[in-house]
Order: sequence, then structure tokens, then C-alpha cells
Amino acid sequence: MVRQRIEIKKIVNVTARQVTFSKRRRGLFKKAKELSTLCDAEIALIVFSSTGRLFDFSSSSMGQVIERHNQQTENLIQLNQPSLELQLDNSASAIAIKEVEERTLELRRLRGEELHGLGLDELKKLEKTLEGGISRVLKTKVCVSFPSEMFEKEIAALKRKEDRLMEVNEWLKQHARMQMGSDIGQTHEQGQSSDQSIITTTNNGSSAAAPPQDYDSSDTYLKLG
Amino acid sequence: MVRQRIEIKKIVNVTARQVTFSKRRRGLFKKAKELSTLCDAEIALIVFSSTGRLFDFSSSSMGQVIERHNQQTENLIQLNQPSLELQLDNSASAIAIKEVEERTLELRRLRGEELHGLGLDELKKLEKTLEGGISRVLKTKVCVSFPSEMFEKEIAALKRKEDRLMEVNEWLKQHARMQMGSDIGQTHEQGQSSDQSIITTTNNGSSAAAPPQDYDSSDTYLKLG
DNA sequence: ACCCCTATGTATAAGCA
DNA sequence: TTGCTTATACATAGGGG
Repeated sequence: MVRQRIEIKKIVNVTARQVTFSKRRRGLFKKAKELSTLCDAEIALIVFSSTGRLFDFSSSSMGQVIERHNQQTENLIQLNQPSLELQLDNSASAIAIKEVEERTLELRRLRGEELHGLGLDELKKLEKTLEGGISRVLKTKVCVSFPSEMFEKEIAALKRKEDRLMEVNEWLKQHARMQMGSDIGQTHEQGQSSDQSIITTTNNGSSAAAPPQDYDSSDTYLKLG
Repeated sequence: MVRQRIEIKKIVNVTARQVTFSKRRRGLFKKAKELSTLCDAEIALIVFSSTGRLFDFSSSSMGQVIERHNQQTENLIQLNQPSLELQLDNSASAIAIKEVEERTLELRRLRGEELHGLGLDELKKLEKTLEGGISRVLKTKVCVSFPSEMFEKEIAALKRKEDRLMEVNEWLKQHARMQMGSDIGQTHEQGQSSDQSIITTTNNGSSAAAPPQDYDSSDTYLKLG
């Protein structure tokens, strides 16, 4: 039973997270519906689970609420809405071509190309999407692998990940001094910043503290922070 | 005080309705934030009061969530209403629409959705693409960050990476016995396989061996292999 | 509107079926 | 997954500043 209040942090246990998601999602949608009924409010609620499933609710029509939201926030035109306008004065192929262009650009950005004009927030968002994608790809990969091959494949994948972290770390170290030099408007006390590692990787061939299994005689520690 | 549960119907008394709106609105937004944090869900919530005031919340960016929502429902519309496309199947738009579909599928796969029919090789290729993308995104992110913010941002990114590894590890542990059980044609001796970690993560709040810098009092080691 | 209060209803974490 | 149960935490109606 509920012996303790849970901390509002990402739930690490996947099963617990899914159960909590189901329960709280239902509660949230119920509350949203109640609020719209009780107080005659216009509400739109969109929820994507971490697995990518979509749940939504709207007191009237989703498009209507979103449209109203866009007007209020005086936002830029939604990329979805031009279909309405384009259908009026352009051909259907123009819409499709436009969509191809949009998706092509997004694909290239997910591949790490065409990142030039992006701001920090957009980059963060990209990163998060990539992290989520890779996580699910990894899990699926384990599923389709045979159990006997599971471990070695997973180890290899993790080694590639380590390689990537090391590569980024190397790159960071190489550029650290340059970045420091261009610091603008911020006095930031850094003792030995030039030679400091963001990621410290230690590779010791012999296992120090009695590991239960030794798959290929190398233990690797990534020290974060 | 509350002697009776209220009926879920529009509150006629204007004052009471506004008070209830204030209270319940806050509760709703709190719940939405909690759900997005706890379960790593992407959420957009838009509320218009009966007086026309706008309140909104989004776990990432409103446009992003709406765009994703539009894409999902767009796909459904395209699938449910092929008449539009079929009318134009001789024209260029048919080709363009086909391309849109291809790119949409690839986008979804990069996001880790729709992975079901894929083989191991395709998954490996996806993973490699994602690794490459994330590496370049990380580098670009550091470039656009100010040096003074560089470290904390990088630390946060690495923590997310750790989250992902932990999540995969959790998942692996949970499925380890099942995978073992379905092992085909291999007698695989495993002493305590059910509780064995592919990745071992140790979190000790106090720094043990005099680290040069302590960013937020947590040293994290990822042990691979 | 907004805060505080308190009694009460509701949501939900954890466990088990 | 899905539901059911129970103890507890949380939300909130109604009232007064």
C-alpha cells in the first residue's frame, strides 16, 4: 500500500513506470474532462507515452483549440495548417512536396546533418529524440537476438557507446581552451580548466573487485561528473 | 466544508465556478507536470477559461507536441482517406505522397517506433545512424552553448545517457530469465543468472577519492562488461 | 481574485489475484 | 496486462479573511 509519498522524478523501473503512467494518465484525463464540464472551459490535452503511444482529449475539437491557442500566442503558422490554405490556391502535389521537404530536413537533422541554424533548445530536443530512439532500438535488438548471442552483442553495443563518449570527450578537451577563450560576459572561475575532462574513462584490464562474470577480460568504467 | 461530492455538471454560480476553476486548473497542471516527469511522457495541455483566458503547459515545446500529434493523426487520415491520393495517382503528387510515407516511416523508426518487422541488421544500421547523429548533435550543442554553461549542460546530457543505460539495464534484468528460458540449442550454464546485471550502476553520494571537481555531489560509475 | 483552513472525497502506490 | 484492494497521500468544497 502507499506507505510513502513518491518523489516526483523519472521512475527508473520500467514496469512501475508503465503502471503509474496508466493510472495517472486516466486520472489526468478524468480531471481534464471534469474541469471542462464544471467550468465550461475549452481544453485540449495531448499525451505521448515514453513508448510513443498517443492519447488525447479535447472538449471541442483538437484543431479548434490548437487554432485558438495559436491565435492567442500569436504564434507562427503551424506547419499542419497550410494544407488548408494550400488546398485553396495550390495543387495537392505542392502540399506533398512541402511535406517531403519537411521530413527530409528532419531526417537529416536526426542524422546529425544540417544542424547549423539550430538553437540550444532545438538541439536538446533532437538529442532527447535520438536518446529515446536508440533506447528502443537497443531493446528491440536484444529481442530479436538469440539469447546465446545476447550478451556479446550487448557488450559490443555498449563498447560503441563508450567509444562515442570518449570521442566526444576527446573533442571537448581539444576545444576546451578555445571555448574558454570566447567566454562572453561571464566571469567563471575555473582552476585547471584547460586540462580537465568532462568524461573520465579508465580502462583496467584486470577485474579489481571480483566481478561475477568476465566476458572478454576488460572492465570499463565511465565516470560521469 | 465538503459534506457532499459535487455533481459533474456546469456550475451555475459564476463566482463558485471561477473559484473551482482556479483550484482545479492548478491541480490539473500539477498532475500533468508530474506525469510528464514521472513517466517521461511528452505532454501538451491547453486550457481556456470560460472568460477566454489562456493557460497552457507543455513538457517540451507546444509546437513540437502539436506537430507530433498532427503527424500521428495525419497518418490516420491518409490511411483512412486514400480517395484523395487515388484521384491523383497519375500525377506527381502520388509520387510525392509515397515519398512522404517513406520518410515518415524512417522518421518513426529513428524515433524508435514501428520497429517490429525489422531484422537484426536493420536494427544495427538504425543504431549506428542514431549514434552518429547523437554524436554530431552533442558536438554542435557544445558549440552553441556558452563556455560557462558548457559543463553543466554536458553533465546533464551525460546523466540522461546514464538514465538510458540504467533503463536498458533494468529491462535486461527483467527479461534475463525469460531470454534464458527461450535459449535454443544452447546449454548455457548460469549460476545466478536471474539477478545478474549486464550493466552495473553504482551511485554513491559522497566522493570517495578526492575528485578534482564536484559538480553536484554525485559520482556515478557505469561498469560495462 | 487569492490565501488559509479543515473535513471530506478522490487518486493512487503497492500488493495480490 | 488488467483489475481489485487497502492504506495513505493528495485534492478540493465550502467558508472566512
